[in-house]
Amino acid sequence: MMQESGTEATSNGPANQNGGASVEPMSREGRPKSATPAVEVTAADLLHLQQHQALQVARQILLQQQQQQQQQQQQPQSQQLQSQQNTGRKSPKANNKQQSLQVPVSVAMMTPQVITPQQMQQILQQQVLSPQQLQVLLQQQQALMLQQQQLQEFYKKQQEQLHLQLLQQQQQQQQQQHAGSKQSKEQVSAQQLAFQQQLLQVQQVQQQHLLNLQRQGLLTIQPGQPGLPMHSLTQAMIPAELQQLWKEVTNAHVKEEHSNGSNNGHRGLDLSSPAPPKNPLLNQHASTNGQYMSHKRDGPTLEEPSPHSHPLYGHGVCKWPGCEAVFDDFQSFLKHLNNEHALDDRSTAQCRVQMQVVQQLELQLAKDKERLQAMMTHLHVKSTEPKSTPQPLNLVSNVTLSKSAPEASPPLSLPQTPTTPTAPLTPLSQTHSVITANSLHNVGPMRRRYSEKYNMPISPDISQNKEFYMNTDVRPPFTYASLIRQAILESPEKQLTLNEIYNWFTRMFAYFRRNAATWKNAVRHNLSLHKCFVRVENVKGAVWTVDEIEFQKRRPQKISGSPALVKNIQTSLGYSSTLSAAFQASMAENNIPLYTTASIGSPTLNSLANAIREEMNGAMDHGNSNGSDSSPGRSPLPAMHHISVKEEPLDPEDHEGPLSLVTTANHSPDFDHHRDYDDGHDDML
DNA sequence: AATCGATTAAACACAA
DNA sequence: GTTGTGTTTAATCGAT
Repeated sequence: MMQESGTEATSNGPANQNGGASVEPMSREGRPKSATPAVEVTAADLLHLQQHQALQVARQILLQQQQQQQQQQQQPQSQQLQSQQNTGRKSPKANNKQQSLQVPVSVAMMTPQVITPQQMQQILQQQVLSPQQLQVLLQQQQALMLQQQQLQEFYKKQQEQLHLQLLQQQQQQQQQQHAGSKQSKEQVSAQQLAFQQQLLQVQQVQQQHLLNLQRQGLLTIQPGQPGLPMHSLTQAMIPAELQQLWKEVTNAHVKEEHSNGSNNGHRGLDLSSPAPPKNPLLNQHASTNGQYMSHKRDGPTLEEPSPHSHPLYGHGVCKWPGCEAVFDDFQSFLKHLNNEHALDDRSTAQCRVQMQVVQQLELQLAKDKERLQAMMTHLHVKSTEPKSTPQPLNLVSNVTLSKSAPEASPPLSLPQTPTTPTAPLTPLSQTHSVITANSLHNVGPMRRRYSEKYNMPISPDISQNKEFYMNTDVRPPFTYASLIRQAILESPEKQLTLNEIYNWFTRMFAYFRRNAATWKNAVRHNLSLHKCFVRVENVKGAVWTVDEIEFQKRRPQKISGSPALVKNIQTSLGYSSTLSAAFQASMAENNIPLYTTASIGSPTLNSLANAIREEMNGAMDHGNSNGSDSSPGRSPLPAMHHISVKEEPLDPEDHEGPLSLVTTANHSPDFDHHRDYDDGHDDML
């Protein structure tokens, strides 16, 4: 009688309430009989991945904005950059994986809350960025990184030259003084003037570069470089400020070496006085959102580095601005840090520069955040005719799928609306479900998944956001039927046992690692209820298959939306092949092992692509011919002993003749996507 | 307002 | 007796 509640007591209870200890309450029940082992993902991994993903999306969005700026301004300043970007655009596929892999993890550590996962979810659901856009953005980012590296090298050389000249001058002066030759002050000042002019020249060159980049809007974020050398950091600074700071740094240098005998170099510049925080808001960000935030969770700060991690040490390189000394072990780095970067004028000055840089970056970040908010608001409003009342950014529950090209809207000067209660700032709860579904996604049941609503295939979305759903505790916007079908179609044999379906759910969606009793019941319910799921008694037991025709029959709704939506759906068809690659790349990027189990394995990607076409085909086909009287699949499946037929009288209008369920049960999707594939295409046009 | 589909909950049967 | 599987019914909600 209370069987369900019994399972609920065992599985559901601890899963929800035990916040800290066990990471996978679901794995226990997900595994026992499964031939496909569940994924072993620790809570830390999940947290990290969530952050990483969020930041990636945020960065891509920001880069997109920059790209738009750049396109608007059309300033072909840097030929290198242009050519690199062009080549990047030409071959998006080739570089994609490499691109993704190049995004260092440390990027995610720079600004852990650039964008909240809620926003990311919104973005993903609205599909503001198409895969192509993402690819382009990634390539652009790489081009930027290359250029910045070159600039850094260039600046570094220049700085070295300057320092050399400085030293030479000082030596000359000292020698002259020691020799007792009394030079007139004019001569000295003339020398200094010449030097200053030289300095200014160098600075001007640098500033030109910086200005060019700034005009192109390419200098906001520098994600690819965890330890930003000073020069690259100063790129984001206002020329006047930069000049001033540069002078300070170089003067400090001069003074330090000039007055080496008088003091110990511990004059101790007041770090706080010269650069008071101009914006308290930004300063708050600096304290919570700064570059070293990544270590907040881990505990160690700048003063207390953990045994093997230090904000200034990464990949064996000292990340002190402008240093980049290489060390084999952490101890030698510490020695170096204490010796070379001790408390002296130069270090303090560099620190000040760093402060300015951080402030500048945060300012830029705030601007871009604002822009992002405006964009999202704009897109949201646009989906339902431009209204005068700016709607809250609660895009979550509104899956309107307006995939129109995101265009930079004029800044609406949104007050940093906290779209969500700052959920994942410090995901301290060690459970995998950092973000509860209620706090993040659709509250309540997943009614009207858009896969049903718009006849949208779930496959593209799944493949696009696969890793997201895998690691983020958000409810996937698909119906149970769609998900079950997807699970079955992904299997090599196009058939799964109930338990395997369970496992697929828990494996692919973090959301289904909770409340097992609920959704499992729903799965069973759907399997039994829908005609499209056919139970086949196999040797081992019963397996479930998908009757494609029935599945498509049960979606009579036609895409009645805007032509743009239809168009987008069609264009998304073209992505099906590239999606797999992109997905693979992103999986590799996040170190998520591709499942090589019996049920999923390498066919996953192919079957995904197939399923994409297939579902597209179904949707398109159905929208027009209502009949699915196109030839049903015929390729037989391996021996099935018994097929239980659901007691549903065939609709006389659907199929002329007794289209036996056996044939539909044997229907092979592999064959399916070949049939009338073009029909759907043409029909929708 | 009626209808339909999706979701959730629950009861029940059956087999291992 | 417990557990998993499968079926069925009912209530609710959202969309059409």
